[in-house]
Amino acid sequence: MSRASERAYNHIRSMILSGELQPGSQIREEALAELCGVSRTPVRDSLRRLEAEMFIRRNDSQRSFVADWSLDDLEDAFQLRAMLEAHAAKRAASRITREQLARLRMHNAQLKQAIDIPYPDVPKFLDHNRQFHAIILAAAASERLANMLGQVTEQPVVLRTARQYDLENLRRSHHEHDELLIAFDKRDGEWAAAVMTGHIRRAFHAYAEAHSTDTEIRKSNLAA
Amino acid sequence: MSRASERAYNHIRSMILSGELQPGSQIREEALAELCGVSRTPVRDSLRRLEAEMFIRRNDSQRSFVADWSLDDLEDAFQLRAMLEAHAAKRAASRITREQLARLRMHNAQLKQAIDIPYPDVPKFLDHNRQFHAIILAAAASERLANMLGQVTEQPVVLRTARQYDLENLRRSHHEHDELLIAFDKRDGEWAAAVMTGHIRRAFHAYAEAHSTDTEIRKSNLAA
DNA sequence: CAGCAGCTTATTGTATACAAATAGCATTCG
DNA sequence: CGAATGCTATTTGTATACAATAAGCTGCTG
Repeated sequence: MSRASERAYNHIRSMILSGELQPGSQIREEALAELCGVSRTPVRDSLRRLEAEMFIRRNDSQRSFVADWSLDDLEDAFQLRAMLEAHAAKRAASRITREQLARLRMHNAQLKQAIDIPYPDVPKFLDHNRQFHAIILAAAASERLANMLGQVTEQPVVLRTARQYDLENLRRSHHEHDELLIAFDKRDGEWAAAVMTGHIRRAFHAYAEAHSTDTEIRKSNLAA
Repeated sequence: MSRASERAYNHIRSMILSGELQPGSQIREEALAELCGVSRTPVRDSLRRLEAEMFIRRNDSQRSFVADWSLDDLEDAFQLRAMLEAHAAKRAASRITREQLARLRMHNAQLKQAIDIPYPDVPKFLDHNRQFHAIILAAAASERLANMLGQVTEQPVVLRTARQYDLENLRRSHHEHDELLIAFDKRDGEWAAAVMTGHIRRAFHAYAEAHSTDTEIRKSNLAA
């Protein structure tokens, strides 16, 4: 994507994710254009993309609003994600190369290291985690699948504060990745898919818990 | 979508589907704008949408080309579609209303009627078939799922001539729909999902067969 | 006071001019 | 002769002006 367009996209997206643009609130193209320092043209491009990604909704007369997710919507997204990632894992099991397996092992070791220290480095954990999943998706070798997963993976980041769950959950992730590695090693697609399903569903429940905490925090902030 | 924009989108899409724009060929915004009788602005919108739907690909320097699907790509799309439709059927089984069930029955009766006559009305069959699946999707009550399915259902229409398969396949569809109706009636999501998976996979094989026939026809036309 | 008509304003859609980037070609230099 | 370089033409990106549409008033009328 080109410079101005990409800037607008990232800017708007991060404003939505950070809560700077409140869920449900209307957003006007011109206002965003000013905020991003570009003209309406690239802003419109971005809005179209964000609409496709369901970050933004439009009413019947084409006015745009920041999407407003209920916990049910989030569960729905996670359910789809679990299904798609399980499918990816299954495909990956029969296609993954030795080199990709080695990289998976490396990232899983690194993400364990990131939290197995006195002052856990959660962003580092998340980065290796992201790359771990990206390798599996690449090994699945389906562009369509990758596109679809793109639509549901970054969705629930709407809460930045609590997104890192707790250390216990991160450790569980590491172990689940380990099991995934064995399933891949045995080329057992069914096993890999099953482990992945559990992995994502556990993440959902951890997330839902963090969500309710976060919501309470925000409420008390508003009350104060 | 607004008038010019929608016109451009439909026009370009139908040109791709009809083969008027050849797979792999480059398409220029200005040329399309002239063809559609609108300016580049709505054409660009349309191209972005079609790119998201994978009808169009862009190279690293943002030039657009008509997507060029291999049979493997099509199978990939059908595989995803089977998974998503099965998921929809499963969800629908526990949510579908009596009224929706009645409408399903009606459409399935109608599509049978459309082909159980001396001169089968295939377009009518396809229309009731489309509505049948649309009702299930609505009963599944997941906007995300609906969006995703939208991305894979209209894909393989690239061949217009042979798309109606043969009557034997259409009859099989009717019977599979019937089985689906019983599964829904029993609220058996697993059963519904299984039937749906088979339904879509059979459609793929019917399609693949039609595809090879179509390809041969086209080749012989070129040769002549 | 409810509801509607017509005006005003806010917002998005479209066209177009211009800027930026890139590809293709020709020319030059090793 | 081949590769690299610079020029030109083509194509896409961005800004902006103007058109179309819809929302929100305001004041009228039953």
